[in-house]
Amino acid sequence: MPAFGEVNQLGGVFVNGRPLPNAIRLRIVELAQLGIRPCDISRQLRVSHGCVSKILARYNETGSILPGAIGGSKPRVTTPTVVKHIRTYKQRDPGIFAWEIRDRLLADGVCDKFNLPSVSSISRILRNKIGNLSQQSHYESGKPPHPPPQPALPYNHLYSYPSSKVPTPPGMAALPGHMAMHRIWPSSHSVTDILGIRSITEQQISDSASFPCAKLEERSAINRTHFPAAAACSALVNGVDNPHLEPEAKYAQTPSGLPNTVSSYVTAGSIPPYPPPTPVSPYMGFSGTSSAFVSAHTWQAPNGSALSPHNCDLAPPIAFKSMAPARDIHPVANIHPAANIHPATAAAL
DNA sequence: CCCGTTACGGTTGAA
DNA sequence: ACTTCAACCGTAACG
Repeated sequence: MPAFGEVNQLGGVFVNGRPLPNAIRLRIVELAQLGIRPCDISRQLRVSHGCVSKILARYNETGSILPGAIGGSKPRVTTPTVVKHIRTYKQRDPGIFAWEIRDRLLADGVCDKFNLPSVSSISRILRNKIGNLSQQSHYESGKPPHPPPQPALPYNHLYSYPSSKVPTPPGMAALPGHMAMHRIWPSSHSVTDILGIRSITEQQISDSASFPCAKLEERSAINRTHFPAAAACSALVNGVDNPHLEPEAKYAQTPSGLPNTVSSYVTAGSIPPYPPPTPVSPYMGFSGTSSAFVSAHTWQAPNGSALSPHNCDLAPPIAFKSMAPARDIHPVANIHPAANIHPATAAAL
């Protein structure tokens, strides 16, 4: 129970193990795009430079300011579809070896090398789930409420990382571009989650706290790379202050409460090294602008009005390294080849 | 001084 | 209901 956060060396408040509030993440990106050096951003927002570095790097890479998906488990490779195939193989050839099944799964395109179960997994499946073929009418005793979406998809379709720590798995290039960029993780998201048709009532989350987005992390990560480059800016902004919303829904948000200017906040040249800290509660002690921004949370109905790029301060992700003033902005499409608009997003637009 | 990287102690959530 | 485990977090420190 994080309760009240800690104070870092710069006087900033943080909660160990938890992501920085989106308002601050956004501010970091905003300031960087104004040409402020990361070291100054770090001092001004009182966020460790490592964190600033990481957030900016991630933004450049994914186009999102949002933190990654925390918790949960990797998608299981032994999806119902895979189990079903294994059962079929076993039925056709009761003497088949696990390694032969494995080869067949690969050969038949049921799995690819990323989601191919190990021999021991197959053995376990044979033992635990298929043991008595004649009695087995259901391949899984405890079927999940929602079967995993398209379980036969290659593993990396389901589990491609945004993180720089995990490079794009090999073989990705061979995949269809529009698929390869889809990031549907955590897998545990139900089909309805992924399709963005979760009921609105579920989006009515009690919005307490200055502390952002109890449920955001995993949500935020979804479809991160999904976004049409042109909408990336709006997308990330819209996601920011409506942390509890489904990605698709929140991306449809009107960017209300957005700081249309950071100029009042940014005093690039004349920043006092360490403004007086006011560590009241975690993240409330940041700048007035910021906390107002954080606590605003005046998010609107998920079917909010259309996005307006003009409400967005942020340029698409660009290379901060080479960023002088925000002049030579690459079309993000180059950075994010998957410029397909997610159906839900498109609908929202 | 700046900044990329990483060990560390932490939280989270599916299995 | 509880535990495990692997994901992610930001900070601090190193280079």
